[in-house]
Amino acid sequence: MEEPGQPAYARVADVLRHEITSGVWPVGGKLPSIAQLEARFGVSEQPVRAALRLLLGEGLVEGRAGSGTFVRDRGAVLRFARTRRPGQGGPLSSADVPEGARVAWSHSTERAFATAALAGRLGIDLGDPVQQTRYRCTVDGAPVQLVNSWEPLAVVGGTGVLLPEDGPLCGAGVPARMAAIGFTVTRLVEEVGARPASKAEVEGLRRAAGLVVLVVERSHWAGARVVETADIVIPGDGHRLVYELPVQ
Amino acid sequence: MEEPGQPAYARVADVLRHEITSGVWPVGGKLPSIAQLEARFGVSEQPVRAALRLLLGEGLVEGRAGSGTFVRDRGAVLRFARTRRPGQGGPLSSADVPEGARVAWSHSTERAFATAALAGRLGIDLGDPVQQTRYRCTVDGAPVQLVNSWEPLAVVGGTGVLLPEDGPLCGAGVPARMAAIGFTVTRLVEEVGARPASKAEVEGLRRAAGLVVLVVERSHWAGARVVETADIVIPGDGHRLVYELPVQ
DNA sequence: TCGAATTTGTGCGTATGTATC
DNA sequence: GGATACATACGCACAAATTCG
Repeated sequence: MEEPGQPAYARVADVLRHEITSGVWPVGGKLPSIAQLEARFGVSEQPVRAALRLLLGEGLVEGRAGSGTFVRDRGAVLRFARTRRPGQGGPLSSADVPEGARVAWSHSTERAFATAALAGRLGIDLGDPVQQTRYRCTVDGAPVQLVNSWEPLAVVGGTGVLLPEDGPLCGAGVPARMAAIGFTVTRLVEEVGARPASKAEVEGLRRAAGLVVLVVERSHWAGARVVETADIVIPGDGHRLVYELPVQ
Repeated sequence: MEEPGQPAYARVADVLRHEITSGVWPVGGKLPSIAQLEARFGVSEQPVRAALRLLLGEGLVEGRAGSGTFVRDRGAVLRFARTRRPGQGGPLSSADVPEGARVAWSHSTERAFATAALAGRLGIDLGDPVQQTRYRCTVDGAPVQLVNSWEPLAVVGGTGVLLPEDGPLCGAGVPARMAAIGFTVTRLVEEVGARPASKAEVEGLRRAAGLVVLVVERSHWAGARVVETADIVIPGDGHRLVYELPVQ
């Protein structure tokens, strides 16, 4: 069948992958247990686990302790529009969600002090005070986005917009809030990277270990000064960032 | 020292991570061998491996078979500018590379037929012929970008721009080539996702297994028609996509 | 309500083979 | 050949979640 040079776990994964994509195991259906797969393929536990780990990483299946391994719905892709057309969408509801889905945001703000990396991004000194706001976005109860936003206290301290989600400008977005205290946002840069999720991120997104995340480092500039920067963490599987770019 | 509740591999990883970030093992330096680490921490091979796998995933170290585990240069981040300011940069040299670095592109074009996914993206029928061009970008010999570009034969067939990298418009970019055959590109959309690299991608990028990649699905539209779409694959560690966005 | 069985997840000791230096 | 890292595989133990009698 397959090349004999292939390791056992790869053979098992190939067969299962083919069966999943060809519909032998329907979406939401339960795969045979590890013990059953051992018997079927005539291998021990480890190769079966390794094969399932592969499929797990590919987002094809999802393991539930005590229950089984299930075929995931991989048709559903959640798109986040990162560029906004004029007059469309609120500042925080950038999700392109299905009709009727419940989008919810929670947040908390606290005082913190700049680490070396953060100081570099904000153009301030190590240890300088910053206002840190954490956001969490859920769609139908499932967390889809973690945001960590920082603003130098030297910018927002003592103003009416110290708390981003409090007061008259709550939810109005960074440019509007900055405009209210005399800073005109002239530049918005997003740097996108990808990496394995940290333990905290896996928990925050209520996902399984081994998750890959997209990380957006967003910075709002007012002239030569960075007035806000944020880390936006989004699960890599089933999620996309959409950038609508100008054509020249 | 650490909490006793922590697993052995986490303790080993914590110690090594701290030693690396605090400079005990300099960038480019070699970590002790697995056998030495076993002896030092009093654990067996697997926990040491698990710890190194963690650091590997974090991009802190890099294993070379038969040689050792080395501390990576994590200061070097390669940024790809995905938005172009007027009059800057060629169509394919989007890398923000250090002075003097050698940027090289290789490519090959062939005839192919649309899969279901590709047909959906191009708005054509399953099995319709397409012109497929593969690109590979290297910086100082290290592969940093794999591109797979598809154009419907119904668009480019029989024209002078059938081969993107041949003829007078080679390297001129999609909008220019399309303009030459009467299509005005009106829309450029990039969808960014992240996932574990496939075997082929790991090989193409000459990297180790377990690599995480950024995937950009780019589409050029001419009116309501997609005239080109491409998958751009970039290693997730040490690489960033930079989007300069309009402020409204 | 309770407890046993099942199932996945995690951790770890061991062993073998291969490629590289 | 020896040391090394790496990939694969086996066996085992326990934890956590779920299912079911």
